[in-house]
Amino acid sequence: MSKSFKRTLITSALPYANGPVHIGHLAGVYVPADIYARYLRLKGEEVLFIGGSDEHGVPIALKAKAEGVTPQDVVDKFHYIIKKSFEDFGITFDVYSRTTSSIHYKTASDFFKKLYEKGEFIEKTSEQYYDEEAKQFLADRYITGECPHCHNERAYGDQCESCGTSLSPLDLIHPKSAISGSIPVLKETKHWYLPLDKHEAWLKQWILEDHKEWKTNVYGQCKSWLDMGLQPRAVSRDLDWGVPVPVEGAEGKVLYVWFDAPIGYISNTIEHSPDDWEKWWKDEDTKLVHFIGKDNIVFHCIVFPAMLKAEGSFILPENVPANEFLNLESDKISTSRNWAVWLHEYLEDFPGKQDVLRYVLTANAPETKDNDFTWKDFQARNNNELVAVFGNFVNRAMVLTHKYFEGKIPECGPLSDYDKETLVEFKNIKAELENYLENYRFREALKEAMNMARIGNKYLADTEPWKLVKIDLERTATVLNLSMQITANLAIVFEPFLPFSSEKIKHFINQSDLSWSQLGDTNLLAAGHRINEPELLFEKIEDEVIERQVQKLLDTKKANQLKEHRAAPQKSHISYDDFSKLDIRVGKVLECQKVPKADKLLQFRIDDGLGGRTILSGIAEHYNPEDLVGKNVCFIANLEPRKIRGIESQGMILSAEDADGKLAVVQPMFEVTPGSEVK
RNA sequence: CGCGGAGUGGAGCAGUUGGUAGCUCGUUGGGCUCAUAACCCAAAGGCCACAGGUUCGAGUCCUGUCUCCGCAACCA
Repeated sequence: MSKSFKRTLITSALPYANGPVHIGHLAGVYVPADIYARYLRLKGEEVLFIGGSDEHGVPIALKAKAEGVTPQDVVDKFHYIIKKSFEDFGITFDVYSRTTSSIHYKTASDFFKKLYEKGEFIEKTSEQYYDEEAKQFLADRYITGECPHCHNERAYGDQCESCGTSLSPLDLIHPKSAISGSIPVLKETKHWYLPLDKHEAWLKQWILEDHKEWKTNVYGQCKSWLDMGLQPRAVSRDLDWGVPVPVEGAEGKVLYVWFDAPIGYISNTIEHSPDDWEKWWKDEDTKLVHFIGKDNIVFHCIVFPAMLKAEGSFILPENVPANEFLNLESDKISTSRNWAVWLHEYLEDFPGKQDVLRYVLTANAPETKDNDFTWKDFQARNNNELVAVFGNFVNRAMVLTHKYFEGKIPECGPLSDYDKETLVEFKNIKAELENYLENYRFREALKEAMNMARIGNKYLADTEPWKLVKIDLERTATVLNLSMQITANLAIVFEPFLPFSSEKIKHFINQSDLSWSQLGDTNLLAAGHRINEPELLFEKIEDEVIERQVQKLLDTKKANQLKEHRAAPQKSHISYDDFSKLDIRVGKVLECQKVPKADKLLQFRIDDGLGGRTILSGIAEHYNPEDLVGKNVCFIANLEPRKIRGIESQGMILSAEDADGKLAVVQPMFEVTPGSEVK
């Protein structure tokens, strides 16, 4: 598969415009894609890097409805937020457009028409549930009802989450629309399908035989689909938000979002270069690479290639380096649960620290399995790696050069054996680094780049110019000359990964014209060249800053718990006689203290109008004992007395348990006489 | 038995076609003092999830079991 190409077309998954983008998007798709694009450009290759918002589909239509705005309003809002986040983080798209652009409507429509006219689709009429109140057909997921197997009443049209069986909407007992709550009716509807089964043979050859080098997660998932046998997939939907199906008799139907979205890559290419876009998509010398997350593997490896092949004139992707998912503090990132680090919020809290996040997300990228982002790790990587290794070396080299040579690059004299060894090591790293980058192993590549900074630190420690300067100025000059050459090399090597820091170094060394081919050179800065005053490349992040972020997440978690809490199902009925057996009374708290050596227990002395009694209650974690003295409480008077921790408890104080487990003692609305009965 | 991925020193990860188990961080000890108490050196720490099997030899191949994550359902 080591074909040589003339140019590279890089696409990155189109983010869905129903929310802002978060660290998961960045880690999984956009940072790796950007590293790759920057690397190739730095090498002087012809590259086009495509991005854009995916703005159609049912969830956006529903979100608009829920908020009482138009779908266009929803996507307008998020498209610009997303676009700005990418710009802020230095993601160098050549074009970032959207699937609501007129060019996209035309491109997607023409693409469908071409396949339609070539007879690449099959038409099928089927019965689907229709919500007469909301006036729309219902996707499987938007129908709920009773599961025919376990009779769970909250099963979905595709699966029952209680017993795990997959269902079809028609299986549900008492189906209900999740949108309006009304009872849906069956209605006939016609749709177009892409017969993937017809494409199975060549797909098998193309993926399983010709692309064994694809990542194991990608290859494995494709293999499993191909082994199971492909089924025709609908390419249209009954919906009023999307690209209209461009054939007669298709009123009220739009292209299914998965069909329309990948065509967005093509539309955006056309938008960028209307005159010569075809060379990017129809020339065998173009290398097409899709950067995506693992949820998109099947679409990009099987469905989209089938579409391109059916059209006939397009090339197929050379590789699809899909990443796994990034978790946040051990929990799955979720837009709807607000469990995420949003890029626009990160920049408010950490202005100017784009590179720190780019670094952490690359160093811990979910390349082979799901990984976890934690704020503690973020802090450690910043303080122990970026600050201590990279930033520190650059600062040392700069400071020493200013101190001993007035900020001018000193003359390089004859090289010692140790100098030469160091430079050889440097060159070796370059080769490895390139190998990693070409094979989409950005985590390893970044590690090699950091090793270059480590070599610098070691070089200074071993040559000790601060001692040398007192005895041999000429040798000191050589050492610092090389140290500054290494610094210049770091500006090159980090450009794909940490572009903002690379820019800063270029400013420090007063040299902006550096390309990848110069990496490894030791004459990037001429003797006598004047350098600028250095600033710190990275600064330490203190514990308080990290604690604040963690607290923010804890607050979110709590808010979610409260929101997601559902009342427990009602217990079975009891008779009035059963109820009347309970003797519930109001008492006044006379004394209250913690029970020694028990975390949860409080000991109460209650005025019950009958001479008083002692009750123990497990609410010490929720109250200060003194705050309860003098309060009215409700208690069960005739509960069998029981010894707890050697003290007899004569009843039970009633508390309500909140969604987060917090206990609130039940009180009458106004002060009543001790001993009053509760009925 | 739906499908895919993963389980390696305290933490996060590498381990290419089977041949003495590596990296970063952390820990401990030492050195240095130009540098954001940063840097450099050294050491400790692993029955490579578990159980079988193939082999002269297995983290690496085969079989089975357990656990975690994801997909199948909007979602990187």
